[in-house]
Formats: sequence, C-alpha cells, structure tokens
Amino acid sequence: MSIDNIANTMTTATEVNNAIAPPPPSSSTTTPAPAPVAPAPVAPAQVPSEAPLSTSITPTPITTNNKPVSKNTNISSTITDESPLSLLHPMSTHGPSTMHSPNEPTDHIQAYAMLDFENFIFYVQTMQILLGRLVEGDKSTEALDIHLGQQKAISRRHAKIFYNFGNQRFELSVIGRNGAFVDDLFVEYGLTLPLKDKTRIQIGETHFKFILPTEETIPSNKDLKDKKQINPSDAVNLKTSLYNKAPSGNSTAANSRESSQTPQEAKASKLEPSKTMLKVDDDFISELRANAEASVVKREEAAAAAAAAAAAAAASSATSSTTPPINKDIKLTKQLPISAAAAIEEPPKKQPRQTKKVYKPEEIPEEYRKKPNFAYSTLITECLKAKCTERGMSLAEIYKGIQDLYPYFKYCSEGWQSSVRHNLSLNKSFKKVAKEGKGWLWALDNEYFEEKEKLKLKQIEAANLKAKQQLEAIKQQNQIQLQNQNNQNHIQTTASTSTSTSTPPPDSNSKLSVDAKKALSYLQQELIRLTKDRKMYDKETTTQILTQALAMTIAQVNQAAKNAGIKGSPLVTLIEKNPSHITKILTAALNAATLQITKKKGISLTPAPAPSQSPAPAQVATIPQPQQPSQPSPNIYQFSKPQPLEPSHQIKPLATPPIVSPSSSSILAQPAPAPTPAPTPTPSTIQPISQSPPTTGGGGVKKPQYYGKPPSMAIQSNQTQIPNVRPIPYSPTTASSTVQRQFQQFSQPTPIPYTSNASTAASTTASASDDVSGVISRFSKPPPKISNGDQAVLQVTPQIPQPPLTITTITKKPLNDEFNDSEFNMMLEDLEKEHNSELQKKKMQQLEQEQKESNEIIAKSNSVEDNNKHIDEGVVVVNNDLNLNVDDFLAQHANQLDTTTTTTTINNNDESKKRPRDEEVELNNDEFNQDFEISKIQKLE
DNA sequence: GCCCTAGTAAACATGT
DNA sequence: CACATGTTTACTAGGG
Ligand SMILES: [Mg+2]
Repeated sequence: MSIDNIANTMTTATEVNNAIAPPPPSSSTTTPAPAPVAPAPVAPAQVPSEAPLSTSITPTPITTNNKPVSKNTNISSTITDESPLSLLHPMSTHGPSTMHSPNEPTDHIQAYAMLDFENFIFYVQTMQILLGRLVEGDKSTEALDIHLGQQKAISRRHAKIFYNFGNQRFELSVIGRNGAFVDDLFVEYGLTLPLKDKTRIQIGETHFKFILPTEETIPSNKDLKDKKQINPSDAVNLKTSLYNKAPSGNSTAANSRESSQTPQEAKASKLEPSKTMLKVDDDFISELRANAEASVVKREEAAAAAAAAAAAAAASSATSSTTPPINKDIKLTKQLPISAAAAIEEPPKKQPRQTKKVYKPEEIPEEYRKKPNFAYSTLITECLKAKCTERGMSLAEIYKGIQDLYPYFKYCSEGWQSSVRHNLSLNKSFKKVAKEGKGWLWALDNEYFEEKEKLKLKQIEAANLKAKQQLEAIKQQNQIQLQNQNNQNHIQTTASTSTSTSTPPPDSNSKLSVDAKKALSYLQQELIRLTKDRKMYDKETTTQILTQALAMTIAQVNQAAKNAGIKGSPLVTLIEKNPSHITKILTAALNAATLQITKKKGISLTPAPAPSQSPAPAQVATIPQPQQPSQPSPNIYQFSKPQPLEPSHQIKPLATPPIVSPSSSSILAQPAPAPTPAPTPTPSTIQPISQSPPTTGGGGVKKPQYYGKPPSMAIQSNQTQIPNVRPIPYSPTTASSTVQRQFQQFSQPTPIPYTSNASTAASTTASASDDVSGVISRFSKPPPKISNGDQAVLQVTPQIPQPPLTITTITKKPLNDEFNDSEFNMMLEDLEKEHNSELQKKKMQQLEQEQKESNEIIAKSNSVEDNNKHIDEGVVVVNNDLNLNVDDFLAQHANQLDTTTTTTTINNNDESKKRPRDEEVELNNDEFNQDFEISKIQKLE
C-alpha cells in the first residue's frame, strides 16, 4: 500500500544508488582503534543500566568488546552471517564496518539489540541507528547505519531506532515520508513508537525484525537465532559502544552521565570511536540529552531496571560491566529495591505509553529548537491573553495554545506540561473557573499582578533604595546650591505602609555636580510632563510616585551604566544623547511607581469611583447570601457551607487607612453572614486585617479540600439546600464569580469520597462546613484553619483596570518630604489642576499602549537574551556609550505596565517573603485581602 | 552560605 | 483500567 504510493513522492533521480558504497565508515570500521575500548567502564553513563538488553546476560561479551566487534562500530556492526548480503539490494550499510565484525564475532558480539533482516543481521550497538536510502553524493546519507534499498519510496533518512532513556526502551521514529509498517500496521511519517522484542518492521520493501536480547535469548543463546548465528544474548553491555570514550571511558561512571552529556564530551567521545559509522553524533547527543531530560526514570522503571540489573548480576555475577546506572537511576533504584525476581516479572508490564513523538533536532525547525526564554507563568499568561475566552481555557487548550504560540513545545518532550500544571496551581495569577465536566477553566486573575508586583516591588524597592539615597543626596545639594529657599528635606522613607524599605539615611556625601543637578531637574520636568497624562492622585501620593519613579529611573540608569561599565555620569550622558530613552525609562518607572505606591497605600486603583459604589461591589455584596436559589450558577451549592466569605470580607477593609475602600468594604460588610450561622465566625465588625484568620471554628474558613472540584452540578444531590441549581450554565455574572469563589475556596462538600463518615453526615445538611473539615482532614495534613491564599480564586474578572483615573483618595498623611522643591510643588499643583479633566480614557489608552509597548520591548529584549548587549528596537536603543539594559528595568515593570489593573490589595503588613507552608501562616492579611478583594468586577457579562 | 524564584519530576487524589 | 487534571512535594540551579 503505502509503499507504492510512496515511491512517487520521493525524490527523483537524484539518487543514485550505489548501494553499497559504504561510506567512509569503513574506516571506522576499523574497529580496531576504538574497539578495544573496554566498554565496561566507560559507558555507563548513558546506558541505562537496564540497558536494553539484558546486559547482564552474557558474560562473555564484555570482553568481547574488544574484539572486533564493532565496538567502534558502535553502530551496527552488521554482521551477517551469511554474508554480506544484501538485503535487497545493497544493504550495504556500513557494510564495511559491519562487515568487519562479521562472522565470527558472533560469539562476542555485544549489542543492545539486533535487526534481523532477511539476508543479514545488524547489531545495534549504539544508542541510535539511522536507516534509509544511501544516496551518493548526499552526505547526509553517509550517516546511515543501514541502507534499506534504492527504492525511492524509502527516504534517505527513513527511520531511526534509538534508545529512549526516559522510557527505557528502544523506539522507532519514522522520519520517512512514506511511513513504515510496524507489526503490519502502518505508521505514518513523524511517529515514534516503542519497539518490543520481535517487532516486525517494514520499510519500503525491506522487512526486518527488531530483536532484543531477552532473557530467554540470553540463556538460550543461540536459540533464537536459529538461523542466524547471532546471539543477541551476547549483547552485553553495549554501552560501550558509543559512549565510552574509548580511552578513558569511564571517568566516573556515575557522573559520566551528566558530564558525558555535555556536547563536547559527547562529541569527543563519539568522534573517537566511531566517527565513521554514525554520524549521528550531534543528533544523537542532543537526543540523548533530550531523552534524558525528558524523562527521568520513574520509580517503577527504575525499579525494574534495578531489578533487571540485579537479576543480571545474579545471573552473571561477574559482569560488573553493567554499567553503573546514572545518578538518577541510582537514586531511584535505591528507592525501590526490588527483588530481582519481581523485577523480572515486571518487565512484562506493558509499555503502553505511546510516547509522543520524539523529534530529532533535524526534524525540528530551527527556530523552534530553543526553549522560549519565558517563564512558564509568562507563557501561560500570554496564552491566556491570546486565546482565553471569557470564561477561561481548559488545561488542554492551554497546552495547545502554548504550543501554538511557542512551537517549541510541539517538539519537545512532555515535561513542560507538568510544569504548566504546576504553575497553574501554584501561581495565584491563574484562577480556576468552574466548568462542566472534569477539570476547570483557567483564567488570568485580575490581580494577577499582585504576584508579579510583589516580586518586582521587592526588586525594585531594593534598587530604589539606592537610588533614593542618591536622589536625596542630589536633592540636598540641589537645594543647597540652588537657592531653593526652604528645603527641609528630610528623608523619611515613609510610605504609609510599612515596608517600604528602609529609609535611607541620606548620605551627605554626595557632591553633586552641576550636571547632576541639571539632570535631576530635567528628570523632574519630564516626570511632570509624563504625569500630566495620567491619573492624578492626591498630592502626597503623587509626590511619592514621582519620587519613586525618579529614584527608579536613576537607579536604572546607574545600574545600566554600571553593567555596561560606563563611568562618569550616565544620567547626564543619557539625557544629552538620548533623551527619548530617558523618557521611556521614566514612563516605565512612573508606571511601576504608581503601582507600587498605590498598592502600598492600599489605594485602589480601580477606577476611581471610590465613593459611589460601582455595581460590582454590590454584586459582591449580594453574593454572600447563601442560598439563593435564584443564582443560576452551578456552584450554588457552595453557598451553603462556606460562610467564610463574610467574615473574611469584613476583615478585609484594611484597618489602616480609610482609604478608598469604603465602597467595597462597606458593602461587603453589609451582607450578613447568612448561611450558616456558624458559631464562631461571627463576623463581627471589621477586624483589622490582622492575621488572625477566621477561625475555623464553625464557620471558619477552612482550607479547601485539595482535590476535586466541586462536583459541579452534581452536588446538588447532596445538598438539598440548594434546590435547583442547575448545573451547567453559569453565568459569569456576579453570581458566578462569587459562587465560584466559594467554590474554590471550599471545595465542594458533597461528594467527597473519602470522608465517609462524618463528612457525609454533615453533608446532608446544609452546613457544609463540617464536611469540609472532614474532608480536609483527609488530605491536608494539618487541618488547616484557614484557607490558603489560593482559594480565593475569584473568578471575577476585572474590568477595568488600569490606571486609575481620577484622583482618588486622600491621604491624611502629611506629605513626605520627598520632593520638596518648591518648583516641583508648583508643578505638581499645576498638574493637579490639569488633571481633573477627564482625559482619562485617552490617557488610559495611552497608558495601555505604552504598556504594551513596554511589554513588547521587554519581550524582545528577553528573547534577545543579551541584556546588556544591545537593545534592539530603536525604542530602547541607547547610545553606544550607555548600554543600558533597560530590559531589566522594563522587565521588572512589565507586568505593571501592562495591565495594570490594580489590585486593591491591602498589605498592611509587610509580607514576609517566605510563605510558610503552614496553613496558618499562610493566611496573612495579604491573602485575605487579596482574596476578598472587593474590587473585582466581572468582566463581561 | 542563605533566601528565593523557577523549573522539573513525580507522587497522589480524583474525575472521565 | 488508562488517562486527564490538579495539588503537593522534593530537588536542583541560579541569582542576589
Ligand atoms: Mg492558581
């Protein structure tokens, strides 16, 4: 079938066949040199102990290596007994090489496996062999280990048989357009499948069988081969073949693996031995690496391997040759000491897993060979931004989306998916949205900036401190020199909120030059100018923001200069030579500073409407009510139990500044905790956000069950409470958000499997709380008292984001001194005036664009990789003199720039950096605040 | 050397 | 029962 068709496709005449012409290999064949290598020692690393073959098996083998065997030939020494034959035509393959070891070696042949062709046998002594059609003049075909014939239906490189370390087995990759038949089943181009002992393979007109040295084989040696003399059994540790560097070989076997992986080494090693034969080298190496990376041996496998090894050992006590397993292997192995017997039995275990296809480097478009230089969180975020529907994306969609956006993931092994899942779970930026069926939909959390912000803030703050110090110093001088009349500059660091990093004691040291002053002045002006288009905060806040931005800018420039090794006064230079760049930096800094400051202050950036309640809040408020039949959302049932919301809500309002929050807080508070009047939970008034989490007590929030989502609709069953909740449809609207939220927070009570007893009972009733607790007990170690931060997955999507427009709040605090300059103050005032106008939208748009721009830049720069080196994009280009790496800076603020939404998080406390795992600890104010952040509004809808 | 973030793998739990 | 999906853990590597 296929074959025929195939033919055409293939190339035309180009090919000449000479069949045989064995390439240079012959030389390689020179078995001699390399061969001798005592494989044993060496190899190890790579070879999986389990080695495909029964390593242990043949005793002899080991030594044999030396022999002729191909050792070097690593590849394949084909031997044939009979002769050289040829398969069809020419099977030359390496004829030579193979040949050489031919006949006699039989006994000693070591190989991982053998390919039983009609006319000859090819021993697989390397980790990978290439099969295809040898074409004269086509160097690429020189790499072939086996020439399958001249049929054009056979691609020059048609198939690859290689050992997959991850799966610990040999696999066949069909890289020929016309596919192949494996055990009579057609396998199309591009697929990779595992090879089992005796797997029949047909490529073009050529048939052969893949044979592993099974135990049976081993013992019986010759049995199998009845016809052929080969005894696979002999294969012993083949590892030798390649890896070993011939010479030294071993170098710590154990380590070797890793080390060997290094390209260089690998190459080196290969060169030696078999240069001729395989050329696989590069690919091979990479593949090895890939495979290795891709899959680590799993326990079972490891166990099996171990067992096998053990068995082997037992069998042939002597063969120490067994290569020492790789580190990983070792580790694993120890975990599972399995009796040899057991191990042996296991093997039969099916190896079902159809591995995804394993791509070889050459099969992957160059541009996709490199892993994108983005963090998983970024990848996911981008994916969601690009393809997320209102509700979100399922895991599978995310996988696809990422592959779509970053094709690299189409070609690499699957480990990344685990990382993606891990990220989704762990990263607060991603929230779950209920959906029918199995999993959840994932969406970006509005507040997803929080996370990043935190990080960035930290970083930035650190950087800023320095800058501030400098700034202050500068100011001082400035003031002094400039006749600014009264300057009282104290430097207080301040910030209403805590943390702001330490206040830098001003160093008086600075000696500012005139230039510095000018520069500073320039920056200030620019800042003011840039600020005009933005939302205005109260004066104090604005001042802080500007100060912060200024500090950031200075820090950035200095840092960049430092990185670039630039001396002198970079700021001045940059201003002179590339003012636009400075502006960029200022803009970014402004954005970052805005976020930072507002966040610290707890100012909700959310659209100004502070006082007036936006609808959103209202919704939220409503939500709390537990049973609302009306609520369509599936999650409904949730309501019943978790009362937590309420308390929590209350909490939320930060004690501190009476800031904007009013709306939200008040609202929230209102709704009484209807549902379960849990005992404890009384949400009395607002508690300061103190850490005291809501006690778990009756209504306390408990840590949600880890597993399982709420049985979406299903739940009802148990819970009588909610009458009709109909499952599916849930409107994203308010209800949904809330519901979900609860949902997630407390995962469903109902069905929980494990908890048979108590829980069940509880479940029946409305009060789910019990259930939860019960459930929890099961899984979570310590019954958490509070919910994790996560729970808060609010589904709410934000709507508005961005840069706050109008001026919001007010702070009571006295202004900081930071920018005292009278001039500056004046400018500020002007600004203030100007601002009230509503340019908001426009501004917003602008901001967004800026943000996007920034992001793009960042992205580009990231991709570029060289931070310092240059920044492409005119945008960021800096003069030659200064090589700023704006990347870093921008990168830091990227998030902020972007969406900006704002979270209203309140951080009263400083947050500790570490997040303790304990549940208790976890609930910090932060978390709470976040969780209950009111500001959310739903997206569409 | 410590602390943290990220990336990886994998064990487990659970739903399909 | 195999797989998909999520949640956690444990480790490792790198960067301040
Ligand atoms: Mg998450």
